[in-house]
Amino acid sequence: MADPLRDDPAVNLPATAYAVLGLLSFGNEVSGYDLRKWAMNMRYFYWSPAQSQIYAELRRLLDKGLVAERTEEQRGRPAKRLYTITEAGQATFQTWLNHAEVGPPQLKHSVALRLFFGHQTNPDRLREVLRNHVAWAREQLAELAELRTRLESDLPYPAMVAKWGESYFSAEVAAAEYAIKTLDQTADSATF
Amino acid sequence: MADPLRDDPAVNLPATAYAVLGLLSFGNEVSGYDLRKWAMNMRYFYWSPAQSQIYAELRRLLDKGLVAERTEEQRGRPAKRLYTITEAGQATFQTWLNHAEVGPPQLKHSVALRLFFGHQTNPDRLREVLRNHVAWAREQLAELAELRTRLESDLPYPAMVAKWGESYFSAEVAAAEYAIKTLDQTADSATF
DNA sequence: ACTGCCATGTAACTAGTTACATGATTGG
DNA sequence: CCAATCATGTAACTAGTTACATGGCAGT
Repeated sequence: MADPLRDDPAVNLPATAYAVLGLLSFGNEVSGYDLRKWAMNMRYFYWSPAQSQIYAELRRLLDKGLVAERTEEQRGRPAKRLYTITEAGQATFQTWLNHAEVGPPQLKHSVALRLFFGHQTNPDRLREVLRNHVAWAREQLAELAELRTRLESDLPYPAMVAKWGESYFSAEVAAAEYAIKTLDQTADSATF
Repeated sequence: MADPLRDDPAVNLPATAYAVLGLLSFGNEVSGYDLRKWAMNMRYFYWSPAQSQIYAELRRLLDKGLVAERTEEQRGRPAKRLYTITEAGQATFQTWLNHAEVGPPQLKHSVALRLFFGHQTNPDRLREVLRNHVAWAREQLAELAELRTRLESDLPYPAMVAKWGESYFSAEVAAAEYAIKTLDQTADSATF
């Protein structure tokens, strides 16, 4: 078979598992709760899994010996479970990074989907949707720029990804604005 | 509740169902097989569901009376099932288009994910991944440009989305190339 | 002769979501 | 005093995937 990794049960984990493993690969001992917040920093280019999913992945990784768990009792709240990556976990993660096939990015663009089916609605609704999208993309852009400056000193690779994200959201703004303009023009020509 | 549509069982369908309904809203009578090919044209901005999923959605939509089925017997192969959208289907689809909340686009960018965890691999591997991504994005760009010229006469909205896609892939090329450059520079500075 | 297209379908599985439950602590 | 944060967990569900099965027909 073209991809032997796919059949290796030690390596063939879901994407979320690798994301979790990757976050742990920075070397910190973190809880599921911490991880969820970390994962939120990745939402710009990788959707954030549900909280319950993160806990589920941690259990799976623990099962496979890719992470180690240490429990810390607390008063008045559930015991904190702190995770660190194991040697095996590091190895698995690196194997994946270095050798696993890299699929194309997957996009589920609900705004573009609406535009695609524009013939079933009216230009005003489309403009509204597009304007909202522009506003949202600008927000993301600002957040990312801020995030990047914080990352730049310590975390060069995440900073590079933040930069990438800025490029992406700029393109979103431009594309949506262009679509609005096109919409306006066709409306104009219709009045003649 | 803020979103009454969410609780309306006639309207709260999965995204794939709306995509299928939307494709049918162009008015053609098509088979599941045809639909799959149509859906592939949307892959640039909306991931293509598995074939089995499309058939499943069609059954669901039939159940709800949003599409009508006509069977055409064939020799030597399974009977062809042809679907058309019903009045109820049109209404449901338009309600969704006009009133359902539009979520943010969801991205699962496996290339950016690799770059994010760059500290666990080596620049050469990253460069390889990035170069592949650039090549792939250029291909998509060419395909989309070609697709758009075909759409422009008859299908203005899909053509607009194709244009959007071109903007997206251009940004991908630029971002990935910029990342490569950054990688090169840090490598240079490391030799000092 | 072989590849790819046509055309559907099912079974088994996995990934992922939503919603709920608990309850102290901290900050405005 | 209220909201947000900390911190986990479970149950029920849905969406979606992979892999397989069938088999004729058209084109190179």
